[in-house]
Amino acid sequence: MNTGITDYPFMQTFVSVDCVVLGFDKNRLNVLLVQRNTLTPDGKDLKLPGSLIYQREDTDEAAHRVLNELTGIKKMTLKQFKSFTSPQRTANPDDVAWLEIAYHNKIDRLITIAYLSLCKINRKLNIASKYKTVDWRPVDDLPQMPFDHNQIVNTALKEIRNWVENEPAILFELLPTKFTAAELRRLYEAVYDKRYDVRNFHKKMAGMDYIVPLDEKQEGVSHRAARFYKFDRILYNKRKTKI
Amino acid sequence: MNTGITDYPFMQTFVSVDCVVLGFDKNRLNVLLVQRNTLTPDGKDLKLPGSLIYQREDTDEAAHRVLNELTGIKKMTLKQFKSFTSPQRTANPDDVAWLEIAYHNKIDRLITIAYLSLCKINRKLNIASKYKTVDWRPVDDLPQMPFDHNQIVNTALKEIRNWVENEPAILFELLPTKFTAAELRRLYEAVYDKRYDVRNFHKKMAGMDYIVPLDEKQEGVSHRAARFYKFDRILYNKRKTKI
DNA sequence: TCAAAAGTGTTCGATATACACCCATGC
DNA sequence: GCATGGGTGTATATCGAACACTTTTGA
Repeated sequence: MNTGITDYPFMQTFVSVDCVVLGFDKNRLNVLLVQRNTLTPDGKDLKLPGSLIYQREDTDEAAHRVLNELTGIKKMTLKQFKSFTSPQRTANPDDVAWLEIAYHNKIDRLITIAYLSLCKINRKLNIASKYKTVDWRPVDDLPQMPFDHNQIVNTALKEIRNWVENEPAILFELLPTKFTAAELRRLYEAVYDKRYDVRNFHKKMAGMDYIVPLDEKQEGVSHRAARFYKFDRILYNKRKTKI
Repeated sequence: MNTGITDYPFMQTFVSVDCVVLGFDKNRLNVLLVQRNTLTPDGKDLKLPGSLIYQREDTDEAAHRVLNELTGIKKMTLKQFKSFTSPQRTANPDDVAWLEIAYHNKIDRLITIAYLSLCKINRKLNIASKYKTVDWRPVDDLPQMPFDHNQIVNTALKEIRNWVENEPAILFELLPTKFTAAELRRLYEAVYDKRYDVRNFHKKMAGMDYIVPLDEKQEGVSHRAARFYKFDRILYNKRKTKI
């Protein structure tokens, strides 16, 4: 029996998680990108937050850990959606150099399990010092990122639709506690990249008992004030068990 | 920089693929299980076909390789659907002992990327000698399997529904080239675990232009002979681009 | 002639789509 | 008073669900 990694065709690899955290800002989905704390020649070092996994954690735990370091939030909703395993993903020597500095290991093969998570875009983030900056960037205007992170984001944007189909409640993690019908509609439009008729959308909302209208309205807007709604998780869960 | 795996909390792991190959037999979905060629004390060593990944292949390639060794078929349709990463999945010492014999490596952490694939159940399989036996087993009567293979199959059975929604064509990989309406209906019933009304199902089929009725009928059956249909991929693709 | 499975239409309710005007507010 | 976005109803098409009897064939 050998314990090496070179003299047998089977190999050990490093395994990471990368998190696509989406937020919603008026019209567009945004994604949380971090800047590496280690120096690189150019400033173009925005990437998805992520980490190699620890010995005693599974990838769900690793993703929670990454998200907690990123936002300070303890239990974020998340979902594993795809693994990215091409040997080519470490084809860029700059990426490998950064990895080896960041993790003090020689790394020639790295696969990643990608996670999708959601966060209210105005939420104050409690950022661990390992990141130089953390910024929301609109998904339709992303910088070029290392590894296959651009591809990971694109896959995530398809995945969120499936997620919403199975669990519409997740959308409300992207909206303020009190939101208007227009905000919810624009969120649907951003997620599905599709326009929705205003009247039909109101009707659809009326059919969702778990979206409850409040008496409160917008203030200080230079047009007719919109009604606020809130998401009622108890009603939502009741409904789910019925179906 | 170190190259070891013990003195840093980040670790290298072994990565495998495991394949859930589904087949359909009159009424039920079945899954292809293999028997390990290495000896174990009891005969209970049926498991999902799988393999550690090679150095220069991604997991899609590894899954194709496993499937080819299993069936002799070169290009099987497959889909990555979930990774299983719990450190507990190697909690059973028997499983680890088998792994280390099979792969001549000390293995304490093993994650797997699970794939779903489909095969006509009557297809003659060209089985590589690495497997002692390869058998179809109905999914509602599976033996206890090593690692988390039972859980992987259960997850696969949920996943196939999503797959069918996005790509109905895959269902026809489970049926003979010529099939009857009842066969297709029973396949839907097996996949969705739900009964379908016969008349409504015929109407639904009539709406799928890519299912074309043939003049041929069953022969030698002791009841009214059923019409055969076939799946027309060209019509199917035309339809897809229209939507 | 019997058993066994094939085949066939209509009605109903729910859901999605298309579409145009008045309302409230701040400036 | 005007610009801005909020809010509302009806008609139509589409889709899924419920439901019962006749046909064909071999034994």
